[in-house]
Amino acid sequence: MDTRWLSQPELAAWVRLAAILELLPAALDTQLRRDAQLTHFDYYVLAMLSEAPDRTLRMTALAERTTATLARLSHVVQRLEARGLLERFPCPEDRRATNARLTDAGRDTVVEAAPGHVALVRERVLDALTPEQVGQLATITDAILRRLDPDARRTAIYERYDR
Amino acid sequence: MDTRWLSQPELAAWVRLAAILELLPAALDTQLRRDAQLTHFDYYVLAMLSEAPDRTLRMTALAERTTATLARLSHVVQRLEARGLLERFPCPEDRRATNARLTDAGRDTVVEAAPGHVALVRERVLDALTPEQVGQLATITDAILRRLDPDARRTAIYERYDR
DNA sequence: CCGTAATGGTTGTTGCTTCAACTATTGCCG
DNA sequence: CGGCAATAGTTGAAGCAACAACCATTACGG
Repeated sequence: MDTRWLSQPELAAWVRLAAILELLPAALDTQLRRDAQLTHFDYYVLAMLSEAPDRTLRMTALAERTTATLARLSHVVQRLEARGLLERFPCPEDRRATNARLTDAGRDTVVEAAPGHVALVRERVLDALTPEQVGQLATITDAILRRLDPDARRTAIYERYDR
Repeated sequence: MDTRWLSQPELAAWVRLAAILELLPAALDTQLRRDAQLTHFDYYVLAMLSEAPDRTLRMTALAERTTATLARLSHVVQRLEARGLLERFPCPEDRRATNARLTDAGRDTVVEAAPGHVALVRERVLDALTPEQVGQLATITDAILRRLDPDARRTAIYERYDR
């Protein structure tokens, strides 16, 4: 099987995307860690809970929304619980299941962290683009996600944010 | 300071980009780890060396090209050296400096790993896009990188891959 | 219903990244 | 040319993620 190497325009796009893959998560983590002692993933977990009814979700549902394995989520939730940002309790309906609920302290943390996080996303990403480019980016990332996550586990809950 | 929250189109783009940030590196790592026992970062280090004159670079230069800290690179290079994929030797011109050179075994590893890696990049990213979208992606990622990495450390060597 | 498979979740280990501390050169400035 | 700062790199400890093994509960097929 002979390889189709990348054309010059493809390489130009890929090299830059790969660089962003390396730099952007680091930038997000640095800001949130500095301002809220939270990783980007921690923040995402808390944010998903804060938008859920009764600020509560089952571990499996939370794992889907954050595209994490249950093992990873379990460790993260354990740490967040130790810090009092959320609490776990057995699910009444299914005794195998565990629910995670955001505490008031967790809610405060998200509310305080959000403005700085959004500001960084603007500063490093969205404000660098024209409105037209923002639309193009949504279309392009949507196409890539179909390949990357065919079941759209992560973006499922965002279907309301249609393009 | 009151926050400018994201508009609906901005949110649509950001949610998808954030999902890609989570999923794409994992996909790249999984493939390379399975097929070549290499992380994406390992691969990148070897690839940068393979393109350098005499397959040799100073640690600092290698760190710039891979956007890594020297500490991270030092650990990674140590492991790759233990596996015989590269070798370190003191730089003759500056006795503070260390050079890293790709061994023949390292060269073979890159050559064997490249096709599978490129195939995945095509399958999950580039082949999902029209040629026009590939161009848009290059433009957009270029604009973001200017904010993220003003000195263009990582993409500097790729200036020849102009848009 | 009984046994087995599937689901839901946790925990321990290993590997990689980050951070801080440290050593060894080299460059520079008075 | 002596001293101090900057450069180049390494190392060890601490934290987070991935993987595999594990336990408990529920669903299902005969």
